Amino acid sequence: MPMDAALDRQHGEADRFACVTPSCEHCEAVKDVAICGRLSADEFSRFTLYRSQVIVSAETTIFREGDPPEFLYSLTIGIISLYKLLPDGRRQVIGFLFPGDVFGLSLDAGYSYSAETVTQAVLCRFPSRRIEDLYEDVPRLEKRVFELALKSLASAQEQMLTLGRKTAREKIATFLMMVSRRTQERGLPASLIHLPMSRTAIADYLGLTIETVSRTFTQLKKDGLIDPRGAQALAIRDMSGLKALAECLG
Amino acid sequence: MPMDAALDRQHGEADRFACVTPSCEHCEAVKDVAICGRLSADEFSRFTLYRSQVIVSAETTIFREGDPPEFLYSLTIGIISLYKLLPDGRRQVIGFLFPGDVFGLSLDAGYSYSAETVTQAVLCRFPSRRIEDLYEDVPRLEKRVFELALKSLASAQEQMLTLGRKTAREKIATFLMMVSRRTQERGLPASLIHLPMSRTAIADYLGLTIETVSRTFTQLKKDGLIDPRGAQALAIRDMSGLKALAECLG
DNA sequence: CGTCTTCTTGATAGTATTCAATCCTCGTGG
DNA sequence: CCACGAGGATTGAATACTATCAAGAAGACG
Repeated sequence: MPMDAALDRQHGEADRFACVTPSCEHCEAVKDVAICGRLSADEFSRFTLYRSQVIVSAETTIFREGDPPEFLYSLTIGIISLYKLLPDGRRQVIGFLFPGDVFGLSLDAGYSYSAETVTQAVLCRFPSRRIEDLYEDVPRLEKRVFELALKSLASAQEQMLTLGRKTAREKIATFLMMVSRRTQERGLPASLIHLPMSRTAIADYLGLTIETVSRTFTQLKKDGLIDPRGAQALAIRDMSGLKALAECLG
Repeated sequence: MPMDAALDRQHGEADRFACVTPSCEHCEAVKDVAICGRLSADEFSRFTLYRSQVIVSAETTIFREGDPPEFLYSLTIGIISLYKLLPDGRRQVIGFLFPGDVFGLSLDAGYSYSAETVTQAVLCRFPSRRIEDLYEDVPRLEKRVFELALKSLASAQEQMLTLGRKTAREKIATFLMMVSRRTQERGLPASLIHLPMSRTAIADYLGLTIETVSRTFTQLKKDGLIDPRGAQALAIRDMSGLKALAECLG
C-alpha cells in the first residue's frame, strides 16, 4: 500500500497533474470566498510567489492518508472528496469540497485523510514547509486559513449530528440541501443541482449503503420532493419540504 | 427556551460559576498541553490580563447553541461535553473535552453547539471581543489556538469515521481507547479508567441508545476485554484486544 | 450495437431500537 | 444504622430500519 503510494508519486504526477501558469483566470470567480480573498494587490502579488496551480482530472487521488504533508491546497474549480479508510476497506467520506474550500492542513507527520477529485479540478497549492514564511509575508492569510479551518470544524460537527442521529431519509435530505446551498453560493440556481459524485461516494458520506441511497432517492421522488434528472442531476421540487426534512422539523 | 437561557444567564451565573483568583495552582498540571503552554514568563503575564478563571459544578450548562459568543474557554480540570440538539430532542454529543482542550471558538453570531460540565471543572476564559487584542499582545497564542483547533478538527473527522462506519461494539471500544489515551496523557494508568459521564451521554456520543451501550459493555465483560468497576469506572483487561477492536483489525 | 459499469429494485437477514420490566446504587430520612 | 425512594443502569422480548445478497435495468463508451 505505501509502495503503491510511492510509485504513484514517482511516476504519476506528470500524468495526473497538469501545471498551469500563475495567471489565474478562474480565481476571480471564487476570490471573495477563497483563501486568496480579501487580499490587497500588494499582498496578492507576494501570495502568488508561494502558490502553484494544477489541474487534476476527475477521480484522481491527490494524496493518501499517512502521506507526508507536502502541500496545503485550496480548491478553485471542481469538487473533491476527503475520506478515511478502515483496514477492512470500510470507507467514510468526511467531506465534499467546493470552490473556496481548503484542505491538506496537518499537524502531524502525515495527512489524516485521503483526498481525491470527484470532477476535474483546478487547485492552488502551497508547499507545507514554506507555510510559516507565507504567513509572515502575508499575515492576513494566516487569519484567513484559521477562519476556513473553523468553518471545516463547524461542518464536521454538523455532519456528526447527521451521521449519529438522523435517519436515512433525513441524511439524504441534509446532503441535498448542502449541495443546494453550495451551488447557490456559486451563483447557480439552488433548486437544480448537479451530483457528479457516485452513489457509493454519497453512501460513504452518509454512513449508508448504495442500495439505501438509491431507494431513498426513489422514495423522495415518489413523495414529490425531488425530480431526478438522470443519476447525475436533480431538481428540487419542494424546497421547504426538503429543508424541513433535513432539519428534522415536520 | 431562549427565555430560560436568558434567565439562566441573568440569575444563574453567580450560583453556578465561582470565580477564582488569577494565580492558577492547577494550571501547572496542564501547562505543556494547554493553551497557555510554551509561553515565556513575559508572555504569560500579558496573557493573564485577559484571562479569568471559574469553577463550575458538575452537570452545569456553560453556554447553549445559538448564544452570542462571550468567551473562548480552555479546560484546566474536569471533563466537559459539547453537544448539538435536533428540534425533536435527539441529541448528538460532538465531543468530550479533557484538560488542555479549548472550546467556544466561533465565527458566527452564535456558538454552534452547547457546552456542559460532566464533572466539576476549572476553566480559563477569554472575552471573545478581546481575542484579537490578545492575539496581538501574544502572537504565539494565536498559533497555539490554531493548532488546538486543528486537533479538534482531526478528532471530529475521526469521530465521523466511528459514527458512520463502525459497529456498536467497535464504537464502544473506540470510546474506551479514547478515554484511556486521554487518561494516560494526564499521567494516570491507561488501563484503569473513570467514566463520569452517564450512559445517555456515551450513547449520544456514539450514535447509539443507552440500552445498546449497556448490552455492549456486558458483552465486552463476558469476552474478558473489560472489567467494570461499578457503572462509573472500569479496568481494561485486554488492552491490545480492545485496541484491535477499536481499529477494526481482528 | 454490444459490453461494461453503475444504478435500481426485490427478497431476506441482521443489528440496533423500542417498549417494558427489573435491578442496582446512592442519597435521604426515620 | 437501616429502610425507603428515586434515578440511572441492566436485561428481556418484539419490532423496525438498514444491510446484505441477488437479479435486472439503465446509461456510458468504445
